[in-house]
Amino acid sequence: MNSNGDGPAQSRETGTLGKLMVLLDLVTHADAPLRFTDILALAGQPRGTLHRQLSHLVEEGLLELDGDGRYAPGLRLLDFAARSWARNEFRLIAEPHLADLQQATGETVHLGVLRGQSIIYLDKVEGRQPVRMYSQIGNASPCYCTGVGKAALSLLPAESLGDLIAGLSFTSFTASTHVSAETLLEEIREIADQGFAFDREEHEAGIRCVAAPVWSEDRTFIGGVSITGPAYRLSMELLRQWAVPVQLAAGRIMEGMRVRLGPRR
Amino acid sequence: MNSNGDGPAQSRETGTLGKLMVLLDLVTHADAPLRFTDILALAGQPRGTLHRQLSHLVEEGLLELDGDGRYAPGLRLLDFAARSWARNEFRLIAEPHLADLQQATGETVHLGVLRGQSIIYLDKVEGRQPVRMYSQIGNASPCYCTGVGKAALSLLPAESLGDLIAGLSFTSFTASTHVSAETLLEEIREIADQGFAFDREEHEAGIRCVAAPVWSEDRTFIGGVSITGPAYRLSMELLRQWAVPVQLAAGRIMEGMRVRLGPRR
DNA sequence: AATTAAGTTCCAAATAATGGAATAGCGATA
DNA sequence: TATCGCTATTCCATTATTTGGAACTTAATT
Repeated sequence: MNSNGDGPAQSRETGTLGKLMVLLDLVTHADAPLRFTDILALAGQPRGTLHRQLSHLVEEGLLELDGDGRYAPGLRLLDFAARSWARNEFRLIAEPHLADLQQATGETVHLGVLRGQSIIYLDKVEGRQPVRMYSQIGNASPCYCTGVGKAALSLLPAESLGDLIAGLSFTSFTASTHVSAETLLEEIREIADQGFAFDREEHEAGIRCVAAPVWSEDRTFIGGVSITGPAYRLSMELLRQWAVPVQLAAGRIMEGMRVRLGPRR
Repeated sequence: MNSNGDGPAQSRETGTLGKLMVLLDLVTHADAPLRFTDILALAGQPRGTLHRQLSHLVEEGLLELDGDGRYAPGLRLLDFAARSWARNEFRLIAEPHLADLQQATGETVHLGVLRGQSIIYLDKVEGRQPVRMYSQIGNASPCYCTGVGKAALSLLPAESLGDLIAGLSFTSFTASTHVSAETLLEEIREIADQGFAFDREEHEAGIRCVAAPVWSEDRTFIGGVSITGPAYRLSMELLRQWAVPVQLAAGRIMEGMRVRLGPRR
């Protein structure tokens, strides 16, 4: 009963680990540090069991327990993530092309990949203000209401796509958010035809984007590149024009992957 | 040979979880994705056991297995970290004071906290180029050769300090790196007296810094703020002058924590 | 002081992890 | 194409860990 819209995508209940990950999810998704009793209610586990599980997570640095008995995400997670990010080949190869795209348009550029039902943003290049770390990078967003997400979906074979969409539970973030599998599927087909996707203020009011699909040779990374900005500055006409440079950038990233990894595969 | 001095700090072998975390550590610390056999050699576990453990980690998105059978850190780690970072109160409170310090000096400012034997960088404010995400944030560095690290150590009570230092294994990163508990302990005492610490190119040749200790009321966060830069630009005299603004910034951060959290504790 | 709530510890029973061995997959070589 | 050698995967009786109800401690409240 702890499912909440875009929550944990997979969870085949991997024995002990799976149960612990559910707890980590609970704590990291909470708006504020949780007390033991709060988690007890959310997790629906016996007190003794829950207590030991939390203790183990704290001992490993995945959670932290402050002086008031409140559990917060542990900083060891940062270390893991920093390594994960620093060495990610897909991101490393995409980096210069994202920068070029940002230069060409002056707007914010994102790189994201599909993981389960979510898009995880791997990189972001912003124009004006110095980038606010982790502001977007690492964030998981729904696939059905983001440009990158829909671009990624358009790459899936019919069957996987059907399965994935069947498993979605739609949250209406704005008036334009898709709330039915039918209309979403219809747009995905259109995107597959034309080779790029729009986000027409579907995730956040006043924010539009145009995205193109990107994937790695071995399909480990299925995602997209996007240009994002405020609706008042980015007319739909302008976005339509930008579809071309976004697709070109996507193409260059894929070419980069082929050169870097292709020969050996 | 991928052990680099500041490896896994704790690990009380928390049953099943502990063993899995050792594997996660192995993979995230590796310079390149590892194949099954590589991990087999490093982990020293029976094949069957290792295989199932890795499968569980992959199922949970903590590791990823590419088409060539190579294991890399999983992107789910990014999502966890992004949440962990975004809501960290210590960082949120410190943020404006770090920015002020950067403005005042024009050099790079760091905020780090002690976790086990490592300093984990929570934030970074850089002057020139737009911040390269995760570049430093989240990174774990040794406590005995960084300004923030030594500042943090100077806050520990004698006994804990002794225990921690006794458990260190020193890696000589540069000619100036402390390589003995004695000289380190001596400098820590000096730092405790004067209230600030230098890094005299001890971690990276050509890089100096001055740091001041910061801690939260409940001692959950013990760390420091620092100004870092190239030795040719930052003379020791200049660093000595900057000790004052760094200590002031540290004081303001602690005051911020007191205001925000103090009343209720 | 009495009462309620919050957190911690205990231990027999249930469950999951272990690890040795057999099996399957895949390139390279003959 | 058959065979070898290496790598990865599956299987299952044994072993170790987790489970969860209950008792216990501690802190807050009336």
